[in-house]
Amino acid sequence: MLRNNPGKLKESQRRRGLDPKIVDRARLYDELWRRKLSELNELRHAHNVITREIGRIKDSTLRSKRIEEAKALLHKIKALEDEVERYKALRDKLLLSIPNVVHETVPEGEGEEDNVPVYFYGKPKVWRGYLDKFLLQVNEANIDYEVVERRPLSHYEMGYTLGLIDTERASKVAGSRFYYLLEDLVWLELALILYALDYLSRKGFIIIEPPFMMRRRPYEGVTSLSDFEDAIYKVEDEDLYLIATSEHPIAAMYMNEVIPKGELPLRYAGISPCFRKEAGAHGKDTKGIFRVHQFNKVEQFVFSLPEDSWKLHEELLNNAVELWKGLGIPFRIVNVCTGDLGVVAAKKYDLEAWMPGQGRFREVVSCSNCTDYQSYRLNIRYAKARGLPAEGYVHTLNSTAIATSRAITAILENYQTEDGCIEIPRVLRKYLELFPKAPKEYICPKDRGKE
RNA sequence: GCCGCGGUCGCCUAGCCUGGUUAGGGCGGAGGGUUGCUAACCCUCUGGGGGAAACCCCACGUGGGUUCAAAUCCCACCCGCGGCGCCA
Repeated sequence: MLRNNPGKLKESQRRRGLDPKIVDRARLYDELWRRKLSELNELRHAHNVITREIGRIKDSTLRSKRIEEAKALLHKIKALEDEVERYKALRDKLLLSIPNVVHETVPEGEGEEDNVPVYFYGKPKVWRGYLDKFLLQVNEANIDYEVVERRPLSHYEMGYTLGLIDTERASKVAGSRFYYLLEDLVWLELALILYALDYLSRKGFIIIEPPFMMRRRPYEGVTSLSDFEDAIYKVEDEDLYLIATSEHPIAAMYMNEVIPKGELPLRYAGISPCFRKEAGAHGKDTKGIFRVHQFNKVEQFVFSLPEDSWKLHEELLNNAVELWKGLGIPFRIVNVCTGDLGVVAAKKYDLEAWMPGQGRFREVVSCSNCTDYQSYRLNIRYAKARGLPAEGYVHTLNSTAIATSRAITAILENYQTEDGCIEIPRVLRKYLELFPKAPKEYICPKDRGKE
């Protein structure tokens, strides 16, 4: 890309509001690196020739003369090696700092507020007090909604009323942004996980539980360094990091491998806890379980041929859409703009659920096509058949199916009944039937049974 | 955690003790030849990088070291297997 199509890289940099000159500098270092590498190879060749000769020489004076020659060459080689290494490092540092090339359908913009809504679903319940705020967010789109007079409780008020979320004791034990989830909400979480895995496995996804920790090297392949330092927990005294999502260990699974074309696309449905530092989010969503350091998530992940990835991107979005329609929660899809896209993705959709208690659409799903950004760094390629030379880098895609803490938040805010209970979405009920102590239709405060 | 053994070009394997022609062989795969067709057989290719090409360099788990020269000798680490210890 750097050599064949620098113009495209520059255009992408410009659209992201970054400096296109970085591309030129990278090209310069690449050129220098190549030139010096050729010189180095010539020197090494000369050295190899002498070295081979020494092995054959019997005469000791001639022999020691040759050894001196070889030694002299070694000094030059060492110096040149350092130079080559330096140029390569300079080039790679620049190259790795360049974010993924944005797709042409990504809107230009600076931040969250420039994301473009492309789809609405459901009939949001809007409290009169949030009506102006709501209308602003739907941006003149003609959508059906219902005005309610009573203010819906936020999910943390609801969790507190039900007595099924305990963030106070969690902060005593683990700090802020942790939680104890109890009883019916644990059942609800398990049902959500089973619902997502059931759906995806029927769609041909391979369900998978990955390692919850990984080494630094593979980790740097799947994410940008800035995300890495801000978001990821390290295990003390070990080269191990807690995963921020199962996307990461699944992507790294095929590191340094060549996948036969016939096996692609490979669809995985990962289930794992996710650990995130949430550094730099001070003051945001401090109450409840919307933004936390640890949650469980079912994730869609796909390795594909480059020519198929845009079609698969829509497929992943569609799966998320169907899952959330199934839950009966109103939402919108936004096409995430260049300023909010992140380094790894070429294009990203967010699915934002309507939260009646907050009067806002909030992100519950993020669906990205990372094209060859991860596969290049992880060296994951494809070939016609096993054993044949690789033809190129695969594309990787990922999308949330269901992140439990956010899905529970959405359910707590959207399914409130008049009498202070939570109705359980119908699609989840069959996953609760089996268990005598699991809630069936409603989750109610302990002192007010409803079933 | 300790002790022992091992890791070679997609897979299997030789080479390591005793440093020195080009890491040899088998399997699998791709292309071609022969053939009425298939099988068998024969030839070429089958790790990464630089180069328009000829060609050259790098690669024997990873990283260092010794040496003119390391798959081979030394050190550290990683992974696997076996034994001991510990343990949900």
